[in-house]
Order: sequence, then C-alpha cells, then structure tokens
Amino acid sequence: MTKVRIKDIAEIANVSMGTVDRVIHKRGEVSPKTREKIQKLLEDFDYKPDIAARSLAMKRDIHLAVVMPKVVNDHTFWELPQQGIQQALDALDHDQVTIHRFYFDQLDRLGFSAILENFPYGKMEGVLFAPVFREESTEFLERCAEENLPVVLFNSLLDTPAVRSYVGQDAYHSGYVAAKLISYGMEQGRDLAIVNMSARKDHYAHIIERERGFRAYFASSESHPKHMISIDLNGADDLLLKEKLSEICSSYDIAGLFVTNSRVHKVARFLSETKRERVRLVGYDLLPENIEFLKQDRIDFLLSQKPEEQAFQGLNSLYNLVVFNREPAPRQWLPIDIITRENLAYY
Amino acid sequence: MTKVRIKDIAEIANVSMGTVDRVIHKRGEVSPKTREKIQKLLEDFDYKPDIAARSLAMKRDIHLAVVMPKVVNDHTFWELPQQGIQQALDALDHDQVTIHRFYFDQLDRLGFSAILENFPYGKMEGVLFAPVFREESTEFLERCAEENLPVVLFNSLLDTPAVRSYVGQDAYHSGYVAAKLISYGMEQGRDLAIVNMSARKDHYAHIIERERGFRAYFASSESHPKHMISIDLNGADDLLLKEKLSEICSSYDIAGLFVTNSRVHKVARFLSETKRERVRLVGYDLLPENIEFLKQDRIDFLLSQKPEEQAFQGLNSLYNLVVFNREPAPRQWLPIDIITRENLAYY
DNA sequence: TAATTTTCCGTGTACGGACACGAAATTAAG
DNA sequence: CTTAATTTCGTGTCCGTACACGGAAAATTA
Repeated sequence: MTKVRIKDIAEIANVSMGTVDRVIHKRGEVSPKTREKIQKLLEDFDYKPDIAARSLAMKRDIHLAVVMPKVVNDHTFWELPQQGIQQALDALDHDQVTIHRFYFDQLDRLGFSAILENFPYGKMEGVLFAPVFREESTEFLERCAEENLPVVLFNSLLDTPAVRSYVGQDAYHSGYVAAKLISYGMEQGRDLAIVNMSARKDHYAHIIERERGFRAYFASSESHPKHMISIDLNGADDLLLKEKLSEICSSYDIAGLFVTNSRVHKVARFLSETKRERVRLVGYDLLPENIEFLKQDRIDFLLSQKPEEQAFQGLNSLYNLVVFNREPAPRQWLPIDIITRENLAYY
Repeated sequence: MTKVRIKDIAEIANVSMGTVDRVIHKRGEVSPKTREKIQKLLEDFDYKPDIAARSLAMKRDIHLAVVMPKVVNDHTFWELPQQGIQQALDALDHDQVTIHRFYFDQLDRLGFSAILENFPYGKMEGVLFAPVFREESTEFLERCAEENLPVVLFNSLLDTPAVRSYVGQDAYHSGYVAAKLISYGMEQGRDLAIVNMSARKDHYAHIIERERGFRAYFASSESHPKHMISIDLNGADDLLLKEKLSEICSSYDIAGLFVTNSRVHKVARFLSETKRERVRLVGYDLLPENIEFLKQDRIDFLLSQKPEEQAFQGLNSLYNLVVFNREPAPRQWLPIDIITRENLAYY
C-alpha cells in the first residue's frame, strides 16, 4: 500500500483534485455530502500531504525577527547566539526565510524602547526574543500578543502568556550542578564564595536562580562549607572587582568560587595574577577568554548554557510554528553540559 | 536580487535548462566551453538548488541498511542506538526512506557471518554499521567497497578505506576525562582500579583506548594514585565479578573504580551491597540500571557515549550522502558529556 | 419560463528541478 | 563531399500541492 495523494482520493471519490483540496483546507464551496465523503476517505487512507510538494507550491517568504542584545565592550557572550542563528539559517530552507535583526545595547534602556517604538509588527511573522529589561519586554510581549505575533524566548524567561515557547537552561539546577562540582571531594571546613557580576542582576532572573540552586545543594547535602559568602559586583569595574576579591580571599579560607555568569574569566585572571592556586573556580559559558583559563586549569569547570543551541532551537521552533503550524513545547530545557579542560575539544 | 533558478542561469547563458542541469550533475555530454561558461555563472550567482523542488523531482525510494548488535540478555546498551535511528527516520522525509534492519547477536560470530552471507548488496544504497567481529567486519566492508555501497560506521572504529565516515566518541579522551573526574580532589596515597567487563575486549578497540587515556592522564598530572590496578573480566559471570572485586578491595585501599563500559551498574551493585561508601565510581552510558545508581549517588559520574546521537548522525550522514551526494566528514566526534546525579534530568 | 444569482466543482497552471528522449550540430570515416 | 557515428543540447513530462479562474448546475427571483 503506497502513499495516497490528493489525486488518488479524488479519483476514488469521483471528484476533482480541486474539490479535495478545498476540503483539506476548509475553504468551503463544497456541498456537505461530498465534503463528508471526502473527509472520511482522507481519514481512512490516512492522507498526509507531501511536505516537499507543499513547500514548493507555497513558496511564501517567511519574515522572522530576532531581538536580542548586541556585543558591546566585553560582553562577548552575545556572539554565541548569533552563531546559532546562522546555523539555523543554513539548516532551514535558505532563502525562504528572512531574518530581521534588532540588536540593542543591554545597558541602554532607552535604546531598547526606541527599537520597540519602530518595530514593524505587521511585517513580521514571528519573533525570537532574549528579554533584558523587564517592564519594556513585558510590554513588547503584550503588544505581540495583540498583533497575533508568535514569540519564542530564549536565554531568560519572562512568564507572560504571550510566549509560545521558552528555550533555555534550568538555571536553578545549573547552580545545583555547580555546587556538586565545586564541593566534590573538597576539604572540610573551608569556605566558598558566590560572585555575581551581572550588569544588572535584577534584570536576569536566571542569575538569582543559579545562586539559589547553588545554595540549595548544600542545604540538602551532608558536606557544607564553613562559610558561604556572596559578592555582588553589579556594573563594577575591574579594579573594584580585584579589591573585593582580595578582601574576601584574605578574610576567609576560600576553597572555591562560583561565578554566576560568563564573566568568570575576570576572576580567573585575578586568581592567576595573585597566584592563588588552591582555589576552585566554576562559571559559565565557553567564551574564548574562559576557554583560555580552562585550558590552563585555572578554571576547573564551565557550565555551558549552550547559547548557540538556544538560538538555534528557538529559531527552529519558530519556523516550524509559522510554516507548519507545529506548536512547540512551552519549555524546551537544554542539557547542563559540564566542560572541563579534558573534554573541551569536543564542544 | 532574488533567488536564481536553473531557468535563469539557462537564459543568461543562452542554453536550455537541460544543459545547465547536466553541468550541475556532471553528467557529461556538454562541450567544455559551455560547461565552463555555465559553471562560472553558477558560481557567480551562487546557485543553490531548491531543496523542496529537488526532493519533489527525485521522489526515489532510498533503501538503507542498519547492521548492529541486537539486545540480548543484559546488553541493554543496544537499545539506545535504535532510538536514534527512530528519531532520524522521523526527522527525515518519512516515507522516502526505508530502513532494513540486520541485527545480530554480538556473542554469535557465526550468526553474524550468516547475515553477511545473505546481505542484499544490490538492493541497498547505504549501510550504517556498528562493527564487532573484526575479521568478518573487515571482509564485509571490503565487499561493500566492491559493490560501491557507502558505509558509515558508529560506536567502534575499524580503519578501513571503504568507510566514508565514522561517528563516535574519542575513546582515548573519554578515559582521560574519567581520570580527571575520579582524581579531582581525591585524597593522596590511595589506589585506583580499572575494570574491564567487555564481552570480548579484543573486539572493541575503544575499550582499550579508554584505559589508555585513563592512564595517560596520570602520566601527565602531578597527582597519582599509589597503585593502579587493572581487572579484566571478559565474559565473566556476576559471581566471579564479585569475588574479584572483593579481593581487590581488601588488598588495596581503593579510592575509585573506573569501569570502561556501560556495565558499571554491576560494580555499583557490588559496592552498594557490600556497603563500601568511600569508593568513587565512574563509567559509561545512561542505561536505566546505571541511572538508578547515579541517582543514589552510588555512581559518581557517567560519561555518555551518546549512542542515540551516534546512530542519529550516522543515519543522517548516510542520507545526505546518498540523496544529495554530500560527503560527510570522515570523523564525526561527539562531545564527551559528563553526567552526574544533578544534571541527569536534562539528558 | 426566462433571467439572475448562488452554490458547487473541474481545469489549468505555477512552483523548481530531474531526467528521458530525441533532434541538431559536430566530427570522423569512406 | 557524402554518410555515418558521435557529441552536444533542447523539449517535454513528471513529482504533489495550492489556488485562481471560470463553467455548469442548482436555487432563487422576476
């Protein structure tokens, strides 16, 4: 029993292909009794449209928007999602999809508003969005909902009904994993510190979640550090960072530092320069700077957020939603990859 | 400038579509000078065939063979690649591809030969193969080469020119990673053991490579175990295993055990039953049995070979080779994922 | 009953590429 | 210079779906 085509169904039903097509697409202009007859046949023969033929016949251009921070100064993190977007474009039906990029400065709230001001809602068919400024983003999402624009979020989750799907990592559990790694076989009675260097901690729920997860691990485990210190350095410069770290390192018997985002290389540099070797260091993301220190064994573990994959999967979901009307899972959790010097080469 | 089609190129070159088509597919029967002219145009305009139109026009059935061990007794490992194959089938253009399964008993050399005896070389267009028996497999690969049948290997590498691509993990480095994990923060002066439980160690080069990598780590590191013991239990039953382990554990101060394949759960069970708690355990693969012990913290780390992904990528490569003539990379290394109790949920 | 509208359905073509077939042009042989 | 062989190339058809267009039949109105 080979594959049934519209033509086959039409012949069996003694109607033309056009009629079958109208039934399939519910375009009306078919008498109830032939409609029912054809619908039954479609079900009986389990008719499935040929995707190749369909997409050939459709040939419509898809316009998708990507709204996310751009790379400014040392926030090289945001280069990674761009790679994922490029990969997705290569994998998808190339020229069929046009990506419109709306990149904003994640320190410039007004600039972000300005972008939203001129956002061409009508021209877009879907949005991939990495939210930063909470209020403005929420507003944007609501507007998208009004315009019936499907949105897929990544990197950071805003809990808005307008969002069709979120692609990201479970921040809480990644902190949990970090805690396991940093405490695995650690000497008893020493201290641990958590370093927050997010530009604006309040903007990123996942930064907070990571710290929560990190602390939760020790609450449920037999091994505890003697002290657990938090250092918040929102928007601080490198000088202030070094001061703070020096202070902490001399006041406590620091066995490990957990940096809650990708700027762990700054701490690594400090430790390296001040030759503190018995300090474990765990942070996030495969930035070139971080990789350097991982290779030198100055960073022990990096947890990858997989920003490329987040963007890749996000764009893919959006495409499948817009083109094939395939509803994505509301939450797409990516694995929490553990990267060490030894397995780095394969990521 | 919109997308160029064969028709466009043909018009610009003042030839017909057929001629352009012949140049694209290198089917000859085109004079050198028109060929060059058209090739230049193709490059200049960066012609890319429309995949929808192409697959519609081709509409040929692809027959691919999968040759790998089947699940017998407690070798549940081989269920995993089957999942990957199913995923690949779902992702590929469904009905276009037919998979023919040739599953053999990895303990039954003759059975394998029998399969090869009746292998329908002529009917297949590609083979995904997990080699076990070295000589027979080599013979099979040579035969495939004669028949011009492209082969993609996974799981275990046989170095034969007939092989178009290998999808797998760098076994040596995975052993290296295992060593890092087992020795990370380990107390000085204790002992480590390597446990080999492969059915036939000599059949699997990667088992040996894992042990090599494991040992190499300590050769290049400052931290060493006091003793490093190897236990070989090829084809041994569970009773013998327990005996051997008991013996080792009482003769040495074992701080950690590295099991070089997915049967690590057997060692976990022993340690659990004998209540030896200060022993680290590292092994391979997310079998249900292993996951159980990972959750109980009786296994510290599992390295995933990603058998599903191996099969998935392998089948994908084969498809792309057969259908689109896209040559795969000769070696496709998969990342060495580190799985702990804490990040397990996301794999 | 004729004229008009409405409902229902068939025909034709586009989408872009692959390939079979056969025609025209070129070359080789006599 | 003709004829045959060979090379080179154009035409036409098919793949399966979507949709525009228009025709025929049925229903409504005059």
